[in-house]
Amino acid sequence: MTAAVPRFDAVIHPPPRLQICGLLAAVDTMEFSAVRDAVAVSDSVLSKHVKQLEEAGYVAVRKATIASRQRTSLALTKTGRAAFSAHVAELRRIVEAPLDAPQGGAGTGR
Amino acid sequence: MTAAVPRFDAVIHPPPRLQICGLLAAVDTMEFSAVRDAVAVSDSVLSKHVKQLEEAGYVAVRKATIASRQRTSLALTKTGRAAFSAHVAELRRIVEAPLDAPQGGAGTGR
DNA sequence: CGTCACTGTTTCCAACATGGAAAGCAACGA
DNA sequence: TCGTTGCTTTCCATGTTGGAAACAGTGACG
Repeated sequence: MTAAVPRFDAVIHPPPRLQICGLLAAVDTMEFSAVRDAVAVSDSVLSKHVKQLEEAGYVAVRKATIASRQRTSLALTKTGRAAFSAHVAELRRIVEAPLDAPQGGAGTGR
Repeated sequence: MTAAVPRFDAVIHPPPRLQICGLLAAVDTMEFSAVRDAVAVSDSVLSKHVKQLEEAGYVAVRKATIASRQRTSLALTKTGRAAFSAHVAELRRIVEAPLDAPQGGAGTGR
């Protein structure tokens, strides 16, 4: 179950990115603007953090022009979920307390 | 009562300090060298981090010359424990998985 | 066709955090 | 007095961050 190998991940740890991952871990996809609002950062800052997560292979950025609108949705990749789980597992070890952790694969059912 | 109000703490969050607090939270006091070894950092680095925690009022540094040896013990202050608990609570919040969380077992001090 | 609005993206930049190495210090034993 | 133990502080080079603003892609409009 919570068998993710504890592993600290510097790409995920920084506050903004930890929040982004936390949000995405709870859903399949979320829109850029929704994440920006939830994390409370500027467009540029979110864009930069997302870029880092994307380059790490943790987040998938999907751009779609729907209804005459540009929409960018973000989602954790399988690798991203695994890394997030591993990081959370490591945080739990560090604080030696049960941090609720979303389960890789499980969260979205697939 | 592990009922801390979730509150992100930038002083605690950085990896080295999160580890230091995690270690200290589990005990009454720990020696400087033991912490240094556990966190795997150099003397100077640990000293600097401890200093920050100390200035934040989270860690108490007690120096004692016992048995002809200088020994510095570290301990979380009451404030430090509260801040740590609050931070951990916030991490839980960030990481929580609405769709998959088993149950808030953590809530009950256990 | 030119311009506007909406959405991110990239650049510029200044402030800060961090770690390693090494010099400093205080206390104590030889 | 010198050497050792055990942190502290300084020096320094690097990496990260966020805000502001310029920029770019896409469709809407007159």
